[in-house]
Amino acid sequence: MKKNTIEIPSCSNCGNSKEFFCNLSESEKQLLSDKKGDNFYKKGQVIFYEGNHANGLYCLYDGKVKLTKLGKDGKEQIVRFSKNGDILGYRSLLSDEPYHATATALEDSHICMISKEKFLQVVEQNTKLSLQVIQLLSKDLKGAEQHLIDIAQKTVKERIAESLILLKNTFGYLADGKTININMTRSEIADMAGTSTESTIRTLATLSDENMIALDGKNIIISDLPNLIRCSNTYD
Amino acid sequence: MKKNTIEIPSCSNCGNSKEFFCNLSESEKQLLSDKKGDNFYKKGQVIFYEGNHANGLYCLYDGKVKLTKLGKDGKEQIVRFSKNGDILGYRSLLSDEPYHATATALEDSHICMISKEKFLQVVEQNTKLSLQVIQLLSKDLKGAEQHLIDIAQKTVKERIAESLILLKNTFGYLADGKTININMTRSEIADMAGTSTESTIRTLATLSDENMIALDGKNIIISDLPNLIRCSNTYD
DNA sequence: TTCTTCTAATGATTTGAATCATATTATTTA
DNA sequence: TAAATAATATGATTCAAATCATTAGAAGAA
Repeated sequence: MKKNTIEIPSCSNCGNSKEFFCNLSESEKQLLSDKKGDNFYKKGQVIFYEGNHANGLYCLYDGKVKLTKLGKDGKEQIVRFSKNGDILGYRSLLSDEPYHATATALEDSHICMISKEKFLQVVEQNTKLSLQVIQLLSKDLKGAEQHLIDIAQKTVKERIAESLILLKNTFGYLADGKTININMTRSEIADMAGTSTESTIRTLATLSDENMIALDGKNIIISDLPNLIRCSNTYD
Repeated sequence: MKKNTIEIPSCSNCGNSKEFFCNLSESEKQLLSDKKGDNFYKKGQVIFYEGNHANGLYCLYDGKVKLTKLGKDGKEQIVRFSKNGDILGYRSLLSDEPYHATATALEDSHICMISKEKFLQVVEQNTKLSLQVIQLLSKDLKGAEQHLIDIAQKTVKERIAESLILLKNTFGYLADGKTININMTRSEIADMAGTSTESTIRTLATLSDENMIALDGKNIIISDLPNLIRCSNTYD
């Protein structure tokens, strides 16, 4: 488990700010950093709930987060992930709407919170930043639309294969270069692929039988990526 | 059928510019209007194809458009609609990416095309406009994520009911105040709901038997909206 | 450590919805 | 107007995947 108290740098010195805040001047970063809160979230802890009012921008310093929406009968659907350097909640902030999804830590995470006012101030000053937000949203929208088609048209096996590839692309591998760097329950993978836990378990077993993946407890090893990609029916 | 040649006003005098371009100054509207192309699209005609390069902004003066993405085995999925005053293709323009979806006229439409350069020029000048783009994207993303959950978790009947409500909310009623103001084939409704044509036909018949809707050729009359909403399992 | 509670694994059964097949209308368009 | 094509309608059949049910194993809590 991660340490609760670590030293989080100011935005100016944060390695992650090469990501989203790369176009900011020193003074702008300083402004964001001012009075920012650094919070520790334990695995499983909720960062914000769907429907709640947004009052700040979350910036993931270190950790992994899932974004879920609640569907029929309380069934969850994972709509997106966040990792180091990603920002969270900017949509609701800029559109002045409640959060569209619930953010939950997938593992112990350190997340900074930048005040709404400071962020909006910088966005209004910096035109490049708003174009970046547009591109970020555009990318998310493209992803959501693709996900929609996948769930509507693909088989469970294709969806599970694709989910594994997405996990690998998002969180990468462990040092061994083949184990996906994330621990999720079968039920969470089911929530990603839009299927049942049992079907997920069975399908993972099948993919393992077919030597595309190997299962080692909660760890999932990708043994044959090209074949897994072929199996997922994705061409991009 | 609509007339091929009608007089389309300049952006300054366009009633639709109350929608997206409401915050523009006269001179900015003039700029956009300059050299804009007015095109007539017959029902069924494609305005742009998924994957193609974007070279202008489309602004729907009059008509109805569906946006579709191609899935497995060439099956189409309708991802969104556009109606009078809506703009099309701005995402690809601002992110400098190929079109994410194919735009097809659902009925005879008049669509203006604003040059890429002029549009980008105005966006860079006008900070309010980029915030508007952000809110538009945000709304679309919210819609796409909701649609995702619906398709993943709802039954065909719920999805068809919801599709009808979406059509009514998007295109409104005819003068009679109950007939949905759009003509789509059963197959297109299936592409919306992510189901088969046969299931769509059967489900529409069931909804009609249950007196929530009435079918009159291609026209769909909503006879009991509260019940239809209840049937769709939507609460917003 | 033991107890309790999640999580994973499998088998059996059911079912919603796709697919296949074939009429019967509507619409085009020649 | 007739011929051709596309859209709608319905029945029969199949199948993928959900659900139900139970056991086994792992991980937290007391």
